[in-house]
Amino acid sequence: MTRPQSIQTSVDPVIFTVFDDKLHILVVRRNIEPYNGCWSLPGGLIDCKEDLDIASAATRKLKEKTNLSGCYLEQVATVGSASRDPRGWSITIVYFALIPRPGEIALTATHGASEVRWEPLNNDGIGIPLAFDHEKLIKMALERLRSKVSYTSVAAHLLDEAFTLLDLQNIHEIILGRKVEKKTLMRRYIGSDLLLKVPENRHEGRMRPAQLYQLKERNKVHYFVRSMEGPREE
Amino acid sequence: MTRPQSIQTSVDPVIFTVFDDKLHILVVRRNIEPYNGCWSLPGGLIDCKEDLDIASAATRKLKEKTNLSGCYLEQVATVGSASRDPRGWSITIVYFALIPRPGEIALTATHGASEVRWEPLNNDGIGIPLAFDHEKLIKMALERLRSKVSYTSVAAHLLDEAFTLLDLQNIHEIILGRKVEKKTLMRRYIGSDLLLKVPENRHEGRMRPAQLYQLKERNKVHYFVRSMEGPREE
DNA sequence: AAAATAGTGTCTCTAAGACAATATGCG
DNA sequence: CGCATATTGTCTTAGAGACACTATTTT
Repeated sequence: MTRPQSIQTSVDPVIFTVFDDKLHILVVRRNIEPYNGCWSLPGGLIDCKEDLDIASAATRKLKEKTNLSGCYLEQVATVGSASRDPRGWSITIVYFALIPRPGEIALTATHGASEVRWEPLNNDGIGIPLAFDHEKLIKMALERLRSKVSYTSVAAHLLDEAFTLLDLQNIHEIILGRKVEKKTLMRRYIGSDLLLKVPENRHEGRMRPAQLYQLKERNKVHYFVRSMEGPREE
Repeated sequence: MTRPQSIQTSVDPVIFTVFDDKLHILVVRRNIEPYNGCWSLPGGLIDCKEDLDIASAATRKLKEKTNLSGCYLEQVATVGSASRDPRGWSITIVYFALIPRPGEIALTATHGASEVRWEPLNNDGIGIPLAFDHEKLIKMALERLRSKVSYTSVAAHLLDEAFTLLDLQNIHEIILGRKVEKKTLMRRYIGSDLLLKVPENRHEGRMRPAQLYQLKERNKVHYFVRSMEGPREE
């Protein structure tokens, strides 16, 4: 009753980005026990001195590896049990983050993590073994991302500030793993008045350049009333 | 770095039920510091010896006050900061639970809580002041409940095992705070094949008795593809 | 003008909102 | 039978899927 608890409490950000037509997440290689040498999520303990609240702990972890701040961050779920860490009762609060332009980001290794890299995801999650229950945590984050992408405008946060509707379509198709009608995205984004035309265009190749847009409110996520349902069954 | 964390970790179940045509939640009166004498959620610290995981901590709290088990329980979010508890860094994992037939439940006070009662909710949340940030936690749970009710079959978990479509309609209207078309519920529940007819009927008054139904799968929540949007704007 | 992608038109389909019409069980 | 509620019918509407058609820019 009055004896002190001993629950280790950490945050685990699942940091998503898209390049090479694939969804990737950030993983780090542990160089401490337990699971020394294993790949894992770039999480870590909440620091009662540093962190004012849970979100700032997640933001701090994100910043340590990517030096980014201000990107989209959403709490997914909290997992905790006596058995998920061999050292005893532990809790982790899982977040997901969306990062645009990964090419321009310098990843930095920190204490406890000797290497940092982007690992591609396949349909079911990650393809390499991970420490702790991190594979499960990634599946939870991926499921949340997919579901949210199908009924909100959140996917736009994976794109550069200015983007075309084709970019938007590609991102949706990569995350959902299926064809998405460009007309649907047009209706959703333009119809809900989410986008602002950007005057300049991109000139690539010999074809008609697409209109560049940016989100009117970079910090809001719009909820559409329906979920995209995908191709009709025959 | 290696100094032990001292984060108090608790679960706070927001236990919803409906009676007298109003949504209610369970509150307890604290008889320990801090906030001695204040009403609060029926939460408490995770017990590393008792609880195998977070969900079982929430289940235990629920059982302590209501002696119920097996009712619908869903994790809402986790809130934690240096400032939400005057004693220092603390985290709470918020759950919501749905309880049918509150009339038949004997509430039991436990250590740390001298009184237990159902408190009605109004549109914006609870009408009495509560300890800590519990008012905020309730708003989060209420928002989640409302949103979930409008695109899933979760509201049925607030009803007795056998219920009529009118019961279902009433529950929806109470939670959402607006009229809901009975035809919509008919289409959703019957059309998605969620219900089983119960042979006996209820005979109340001198009118045609309504068909009694029960959920085919008591432990599943069905996700409808659209959200109920409410009355059309003119 | 041709190439090649951008953007629009429009038909169908599903499920919700609205509400009228019909069915049913009981006194 | 008639009352009061239950259940069904069905019209309208919004928005997605499908896909053809038109528009635009550059070479």
